[in-house]
Amino acid sequence: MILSLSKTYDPKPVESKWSRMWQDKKVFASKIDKNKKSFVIVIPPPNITGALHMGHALNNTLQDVLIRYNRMLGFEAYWVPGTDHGGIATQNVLEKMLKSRGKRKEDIGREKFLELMWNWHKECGDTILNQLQKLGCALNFSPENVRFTMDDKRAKAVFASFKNLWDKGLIYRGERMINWCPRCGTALSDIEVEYEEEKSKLWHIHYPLENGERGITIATTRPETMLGDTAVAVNPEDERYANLTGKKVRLPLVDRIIPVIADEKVEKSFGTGALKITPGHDLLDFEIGQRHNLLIETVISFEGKMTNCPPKYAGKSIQTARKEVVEDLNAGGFLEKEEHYKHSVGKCYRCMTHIEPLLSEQWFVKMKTMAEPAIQAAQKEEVKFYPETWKKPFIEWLKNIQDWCVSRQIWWGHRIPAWYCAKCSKNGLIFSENGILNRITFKHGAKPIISDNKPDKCSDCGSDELVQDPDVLDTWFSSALWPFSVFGWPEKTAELAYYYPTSVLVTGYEILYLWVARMVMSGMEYMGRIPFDYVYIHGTVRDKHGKRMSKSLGNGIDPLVMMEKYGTDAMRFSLISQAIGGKDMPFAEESIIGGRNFVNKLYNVSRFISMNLNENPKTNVQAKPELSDRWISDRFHEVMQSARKYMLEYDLPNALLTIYHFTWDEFCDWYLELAKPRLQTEEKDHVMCLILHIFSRIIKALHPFMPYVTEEIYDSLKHSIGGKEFLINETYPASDAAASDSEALRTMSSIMDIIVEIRTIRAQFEIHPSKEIDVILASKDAKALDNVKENSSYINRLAKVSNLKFTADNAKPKRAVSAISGPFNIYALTDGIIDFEKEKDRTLKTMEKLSKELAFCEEKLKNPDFINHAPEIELKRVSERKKETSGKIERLRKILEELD
RNA sequence: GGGCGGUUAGCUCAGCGGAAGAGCAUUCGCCUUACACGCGAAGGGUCAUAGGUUCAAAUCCUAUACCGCCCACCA
Repeated sequence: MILSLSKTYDPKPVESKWSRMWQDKKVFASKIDKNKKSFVIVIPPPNITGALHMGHALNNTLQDVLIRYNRMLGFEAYWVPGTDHGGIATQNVLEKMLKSRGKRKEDIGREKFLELMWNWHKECGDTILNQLQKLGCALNFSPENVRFTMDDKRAKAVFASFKNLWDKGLIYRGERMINWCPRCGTALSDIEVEYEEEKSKLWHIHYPLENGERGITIATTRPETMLGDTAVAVNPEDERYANLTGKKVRLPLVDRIIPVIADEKVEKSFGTGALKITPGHDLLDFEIGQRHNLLIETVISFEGKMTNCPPKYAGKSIQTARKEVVEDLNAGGFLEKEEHYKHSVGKCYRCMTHIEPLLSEQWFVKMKTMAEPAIQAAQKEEVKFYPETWKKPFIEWLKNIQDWCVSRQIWWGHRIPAWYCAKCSKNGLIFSENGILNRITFKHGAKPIISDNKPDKCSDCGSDELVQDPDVLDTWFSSALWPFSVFGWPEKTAELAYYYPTSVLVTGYEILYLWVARMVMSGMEYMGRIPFDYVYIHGTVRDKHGKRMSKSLGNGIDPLVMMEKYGTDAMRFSLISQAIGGKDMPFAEESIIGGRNFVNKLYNVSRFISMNLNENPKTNVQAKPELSDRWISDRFHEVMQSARKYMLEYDLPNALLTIYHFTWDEFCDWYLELAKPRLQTEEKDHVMCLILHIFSRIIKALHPFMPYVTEEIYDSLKHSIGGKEFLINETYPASDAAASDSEALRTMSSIMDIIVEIRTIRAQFEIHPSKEIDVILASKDAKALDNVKENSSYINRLAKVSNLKFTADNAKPKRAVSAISGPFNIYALTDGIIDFEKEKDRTLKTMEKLSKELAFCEEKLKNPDFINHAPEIELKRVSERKKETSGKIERLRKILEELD
């Protein structure tokens, strides 16, 4: 039936058929099986912000390979699916959608907005799961199996974690200088700020003395913040300013009198050596301000607008204010210099808006004590990194960890489970209207009630006027619990006991700190052990020029379009084969073509097999395996051995490429070609048996990498070879215990070499491929000659030789073109007239090469240092090569003589 | 300012101590009934530079140059 099928593989119907089938039959479901060891991966849950991109495709393909492979090794392999609510990022998506309809979230209110968010979660979550399914992921997508970072069970985990940290005093509320994104309207943690070089200016501004005399000149990149300056600082060692320290200067435009102070943190060499101090809007300034008891003036609001400043600037944007302040300073004669200056500017990792350091009351988690066990685990390699290079930065980051700001002033997320009493002072709160923010502040000394449900009444005064903290938790707070929350923690479930710790976490390095480090810390904190044995870190998929793919650059490649165009297996092949050493990969669409061609090759092998398969093959054919049979079996054995070794080292690309090259370059190009004539003889069933045997194992070996085409082929072969319903339930091919048949390998390779030599002659002398020629094979090595003679049909077939003669006489016949291969002289006899010049050229060229080789060997063997220091095996190798080469040279010389 | 990676064939990258490899591209010849998404053959590299270690270095070490990432409160 396959006979009638197209010569090229059509992935679409195959993929939709199997992906549906796999789900319907629950092939990827996992059950607790105490007799088996588990192999577990929890998916890095994709944010429900839209469609999956190339990075997701790579990340999930790699996981899928590991899951399928380990399932085939006999482990109870379980890949846990889920999605992440994605906090700010997801809220931004919806806000944008609202905006396109001319609305803001405040117009519809928190409750309605959250309703929309949940609808979006359903819609987008389904899209993502569909895409993962298309990618072929061995995930069980039954609704009850799919986790979400904000579903009820995960909410319980989040509360349990929060409560635990609170009870231990590791979570606290405090007023700090935090990173504020004015566009998202929320605080961010330190690692959520991305720094980017920007061209700017360094403005030199003169602050005159109180009495109007020459004062001090500061340098700044943020002139607009001078409106909030409450001091000027210089280094205590700086002699230039020694006489000014302690004096007062007049702040231009504002007319505030501020002191000149001395602080060690000021760099003498930077700018003018004098630093304007704005404690309300800069972290360093804030610290210096604390040390010197300076006033804090807030001149930038949470909306990113000027406030509490001369009316002229009030309400204006930072950019506008900057421009006007500079103009006004210039007009007033205060601006002394404007230099071009490049510096790095902090931006929001979600919207790339400039970050404002602002003073704000937020929730923080103390990290130092939690980091310690994680550092230990990494150092003792309880958790291992692939590639290892990440171990050091991982540990260093943990060592320098700062407290984590976990509260976010957005609506989408886990609401902070803290309740305040509107009445009493002990648990009380103060509401403060602050622009768009409806901030809550503790009353002095008050403590909130930590509860996941609204408490009936205040534990202190009995009032029922309890208000929940309006903030939500950082999305990474729930992600940090993922490896055990997915199994029902804090409940002590059977799943948790069986599946935790998981086997490997597959992720990109960009979320190593944001996510991986926090999982390790919380794994240690709550489970008492690491959440995964290995962290397998891959690179970033970039565009073909190495640039980051992004919507704004328009250089993104959509994996769905690629799957549609070339097939999923082809895209997976391309991604896997480039995922080398955790390095970034420039990805070009053309690179998928190679994968598509390979998929097509496999498909055509299966067609070839189907075309040659007898309805009722005689199964008990007892035929002696011939050379090519022994050779291919042996090669398969070697290939599987090395593929398994690569898999053990998480070197997926090399595992795949090893099988790929074997399949294409050896099985197809040599073995099948040699098998073809045998299919016309009574040997046929026997040969088909072997072909099926090898090919079905190739298909199994490739299945983790290319699940669809292999499943399809396997299915089409099932009536001949039997086997399980689905490939994933088969056993991964082992390297056969059979002893390596090195003689078969050697003989085969010398025959292959002879064939290549004859083919080269044919190509060079333009002998038409269909024209058969006569060849004489001469050698003094009788044994070698015999070995080849036994399998001379291989040469007949693959080099198109009609008449092959063997002789011990090395003499070159007239009208022959010659070549040398191993111990053989090859003489190709052609009817036509031979271009003797060409032949001579060719021979001389070979001679030159051989002479060089001989010289090289001789030189080495003459070198006493080499003889004394090189290992035995190397010595042997070189002297053997010398012997072989000089033999060849001698034979070639005779041939040359006869040419003249 | 610290740390990490890269520099190998026209392009994208493997190799990481014993005489340079793959895919794509190029050239030549083939529709050889599994596959032109194919088959056969060929051309193409003083492995960034300079030193060093070694009998032997693309491979190890040290500098230099350029490129790229990550981390860091230099205004």
